[in-house]
Amino acid sequence: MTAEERLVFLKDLEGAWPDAQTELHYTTPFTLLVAVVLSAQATDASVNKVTPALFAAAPTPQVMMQLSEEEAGAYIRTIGLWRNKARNIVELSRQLVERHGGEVPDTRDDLEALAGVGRKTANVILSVLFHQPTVPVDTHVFRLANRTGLGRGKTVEAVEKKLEKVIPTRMIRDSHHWLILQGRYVCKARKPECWRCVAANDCLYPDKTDRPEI
DNA sequence: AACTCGGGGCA
DNA sequence: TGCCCAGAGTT
Repeated sequence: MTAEERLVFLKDLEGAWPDAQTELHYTTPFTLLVAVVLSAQATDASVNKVTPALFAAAPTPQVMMQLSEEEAGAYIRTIGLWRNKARNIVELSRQLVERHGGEVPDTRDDLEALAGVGRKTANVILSVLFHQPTVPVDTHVFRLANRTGLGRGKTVEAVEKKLEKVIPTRMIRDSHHWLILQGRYVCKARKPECWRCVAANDCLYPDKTDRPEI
């Protein structure tokens, strides 16, 4: 694909997934960080169900760090891994206050040193909050990038670097949901719906599927 | 690299 | 019902 075609590819993704489009709800850098931490291995919809009450009770790290793990856990019992996440968001809040004056740090090292924050979450924050050209690569984006050839690589880091070169810098910030939703709902792990994919012509995936007969 | 956490979504 | 996660941490 040429750079121009890639641009069209990314823009076309916007209409390529079904109604299931969701987005994490947040109002501040801190609540975004917590929401992303909670979203690991969970859907945005399930996270959005618990964050209003959680953020109403603890809108800042200064307040959230004072919650016990049990108190924090009571807000998020409906999402998976909630025990780990309750511990992480309380600890993460304390770390923000102690290390960064209650602010969300803007470097990869500082972010990944926080409880519950790994590479993917750090990339979300760096990109969305600080406009750095990083691409969060989850399992869906990893699969999509390797199948289509948009960014092939054996490791997440390798795929990341490829995508960062391939995607125009000014579009990276908005490309996250497109890539993830495209991977989740079109370029699915099983039974991909290749007839809906705007990259099907360039795709290297050997078992491309056709639209089923109605 | 393999294992664990876990309620939800989906077949 | 069983399988697989919009990952991160530990071994």
